[in-house]
Amino acid sequence: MAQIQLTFPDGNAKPYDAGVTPAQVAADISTSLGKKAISATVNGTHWDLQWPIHEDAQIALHTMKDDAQANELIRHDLAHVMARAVQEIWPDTKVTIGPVIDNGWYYDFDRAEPFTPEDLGAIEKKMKEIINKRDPVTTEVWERDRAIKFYTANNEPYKVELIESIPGDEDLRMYWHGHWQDLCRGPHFQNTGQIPGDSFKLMSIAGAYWRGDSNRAMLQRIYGVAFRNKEKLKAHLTMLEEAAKRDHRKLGREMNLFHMQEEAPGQIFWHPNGWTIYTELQNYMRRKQRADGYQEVNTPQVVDRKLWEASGHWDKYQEHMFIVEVDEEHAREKSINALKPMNCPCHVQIYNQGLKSYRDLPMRLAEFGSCNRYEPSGALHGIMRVRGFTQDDGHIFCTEDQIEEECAKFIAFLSDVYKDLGFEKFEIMFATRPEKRVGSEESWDHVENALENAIKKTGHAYTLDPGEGAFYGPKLDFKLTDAIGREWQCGTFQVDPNLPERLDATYVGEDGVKHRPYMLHRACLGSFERFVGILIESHAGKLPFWLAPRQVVVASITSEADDYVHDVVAALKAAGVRAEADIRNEKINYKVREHSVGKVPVILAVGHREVEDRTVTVRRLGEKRTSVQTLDAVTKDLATAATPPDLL
RNA sequence: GCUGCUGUAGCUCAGAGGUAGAGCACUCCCUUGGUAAGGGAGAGGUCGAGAGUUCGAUUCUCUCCAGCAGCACCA
Repeated sequence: MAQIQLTFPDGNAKPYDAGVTPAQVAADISTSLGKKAISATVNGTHWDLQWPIHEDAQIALHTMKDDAQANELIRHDLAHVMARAVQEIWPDTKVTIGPVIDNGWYYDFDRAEPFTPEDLGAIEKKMKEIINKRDPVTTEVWERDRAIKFYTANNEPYKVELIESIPGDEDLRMYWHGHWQDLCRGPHFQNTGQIPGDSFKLMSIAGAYWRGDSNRAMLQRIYGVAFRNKEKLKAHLTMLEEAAKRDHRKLGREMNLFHMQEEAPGQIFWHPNGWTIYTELQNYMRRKQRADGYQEVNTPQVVDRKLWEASGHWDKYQEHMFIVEVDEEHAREKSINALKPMNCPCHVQIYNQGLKSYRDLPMRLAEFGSCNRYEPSGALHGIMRVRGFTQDDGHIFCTEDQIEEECAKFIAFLSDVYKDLGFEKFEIMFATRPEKRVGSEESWDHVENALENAIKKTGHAYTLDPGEGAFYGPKLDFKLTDAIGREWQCGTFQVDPNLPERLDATYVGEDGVKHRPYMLHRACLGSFERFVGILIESHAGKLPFWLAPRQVVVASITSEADDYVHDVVAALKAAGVRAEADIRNEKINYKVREHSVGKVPVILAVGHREVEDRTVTVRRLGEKRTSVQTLDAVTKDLATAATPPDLL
């Protein structure tokens, strides 16, 4: 028999018979490893213990201690076990696919009756029974015809379709978990008993389109989470609870920031507290942009369809625009308008007023552009995805040579802003031409190169995101990481050769001839609405002092201090601090609790002692310790804290 | 938009074919209390909207609206 050479991670190599399996290799190394091994990595591929190795290879054996591999096997096997459990309980259910995802897995089923939350308990119970049977897991490679016949006979049309979409020359792998089988790439455990039976949980049921296509059947998806042990499962569930506590919709209500109601779905009623955050943020951005060479503009809300037809939006996005028909009594024809869903066509109108020279470029226009989009009802989510929002929008008209410098300038600007707002970490995605696009291939080659060179020159790391560009041009997307590690795509920088063409924007070059400028669409926060939501969730409502809507509450301990409370509030207000008095007939305990729940960063308590000494007792949110300061000192401190970072 | 679930007081939620309840919040009274809920009393609801079944519907059925989870979408 032919011999092959297997090389281990420590560099040692050993000869084996060709066709040896990792299970045999593990047993050869030691009896205990033979028992503990769960899978292997062979030449970089996660490898089932049963799969034979036919040629020289790098091999590493895995045990349950290897988090990544253990989780993959646990989750993947549980997907199979769950599908088996579902088919055992409801035999007429058809199976489709069930991949591993972050923290768990899902499996999509086709079944006439909807699953109910109570069913999840029954499925979980059945899964535990299956795990306890310790059924062997076996695998075979099948030819596609055999597999198609098999699934046709078993009335599993989705599997047949799946196989038909797999390239013809590939063999298909089948797996059995006991008597139950599934088409599957693997790898898997050796028997179902290896799955930890006490550290998974079925989480939810939801609809999902077959093959992600909204024109096709809606399947029922069951989600589960699974970990190596109970402690990790518990930690995950606790994390979910923590995330739920930060939900901006809940905090928005508790902190009296905003509300939404049926009459205006997807639009926000900002309360004084919420609007304070919003305007602080907007004022900050206004100062930053002005300092960075932008000229602020403002453009109409309701614009005739002619402009949207010219820009191409009418064709492409009509369904998502709010249409306004004006039917005047004496009008010859009624005019049809749309609420602007974006600002760029209007900015081109400003650019187009008067001849532009190359000397005018780059021209940077910025607008806090209030836009309306008729988002699908299912997409709406609190203040994060809404139908009425304001972008920190900006458009830079420039020559091709200027793209590089503008890109670098924008990235520097964005880093600076994110840092000020408390987000140190962000990631850059370079999104290239999508399937549905306008413009020639040459033009795309050209512009993609220009943008990639620009980003390379800045020295920032970036990730390629193929096919995710805008229909008119490539873009950079900026994802920031929040306090609990979640990523949010906020900033964007897009190169657009298309719109200047469509709306006939030109400049006169050095050569005295008209040229087409490039247009760079860019935003830093994205939308103010969404960004305020991100700030709320990232800080769990405890916003940095300068952004906190209620910065200081001055609370009386006895009503004899009421006059002094008002003096303190007046002094703070005069120093630019948002301060309010609480002289209600309540105990200090009660007031401290209420304002702590309301996330007020500083409570100043005053009683007899403070009145006498012209001092205050300072209590900061989240700290039990208090300190006594003079009124002058505390006013000075808090005035500094209230100053936005760019003005310090 | 699609699938499923939900909609009862400002908030969180209970409830039943005979037109409603709790806690917190709110108002008033007592209490002047030293850092996360002092005590008492009171007020507050067309049970998301419309239609149907019924002697009678907030409860059952249907339609619509809105919200939630996921999918699809996101210029």
